[in-house]
Amino acid sequence: MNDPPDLSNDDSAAWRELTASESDFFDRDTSTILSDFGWNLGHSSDHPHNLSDLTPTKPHQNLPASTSSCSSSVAAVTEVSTPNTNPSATSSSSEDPAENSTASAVKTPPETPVKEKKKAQKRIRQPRFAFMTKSDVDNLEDGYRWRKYGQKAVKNSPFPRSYYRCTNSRCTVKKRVERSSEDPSIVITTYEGQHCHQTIGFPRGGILTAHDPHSFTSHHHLPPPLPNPYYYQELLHQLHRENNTPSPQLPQSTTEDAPTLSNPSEEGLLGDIVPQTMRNP
DNA sequence: CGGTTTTGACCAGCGC
DNA sequence: GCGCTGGTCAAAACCG
Repeated sequence: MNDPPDLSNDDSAAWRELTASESDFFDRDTSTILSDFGWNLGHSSDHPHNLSDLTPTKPHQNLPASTSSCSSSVAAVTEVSTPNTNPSATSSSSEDPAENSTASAVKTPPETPVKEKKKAQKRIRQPRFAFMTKSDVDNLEDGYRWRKYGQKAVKNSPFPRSYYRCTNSRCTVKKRVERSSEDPSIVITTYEGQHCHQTIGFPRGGILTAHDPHSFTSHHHLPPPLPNPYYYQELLHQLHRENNTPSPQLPQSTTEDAPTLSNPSEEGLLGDIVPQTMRNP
């Protein structure tokens, strides 16, 4: 009963679509991809750089195999959203404050208009971007503040899936965090939507928060093996730079020849994803 | 006191 | 049509 990997649990259709279209998605410039998610890397480049090198054909494919060599590993997977039937509702549904107020009506049976409205909006599928990260920490810092709004037990997995939403009320980005049932040390983080604001800064990074300096500090108390706050941005940024350098070395191989790092915490994640050549230009 | 997390319930989509 | 599962809501609890 373990044929369906947890990623496909997520929603198999979507993931299948992802794998089918990811090549297209990755054909785009990584910066483009990231900007789709509101990740402003602050770089410009016309070098198309395919993450596909680092991305498994199927998100779950490298789960058991790649982890055999210890260290942390990350796989990135993106998904192009399914066509939105009502563009006007792109930022809608549960994110819209106004909608939130009416959301309570969902529990009140007699409200048909609201139901109709909800039905009309259906579920908006935004671009998704998944990371498989070998980490002890479930909630990896990515530069944004998240508020947990749900948790569900995942079929065929002993680990629950957590649902987070960007605390920026105007931001519709969500993320799901779950652990791989095959390898509990692997955290699968799926981002959905795009940020409409800058990343929050990190005290560690020396960048100030863009919109919520205070609350963030209360949120960044994390265990030692935490990745760089800008972990993902950093990762992709580095990958992007790597693209400009000869001898591309990507995680598929790095999982095997885990680079030796002086900084264990760095090795924790970046170390595995980003080859030394990338870290040391 | 304000923001976040927890948790049970509800709803929608999908497969059979 | 029915049941299953994922995704979301919202009240209560919790925390700094």
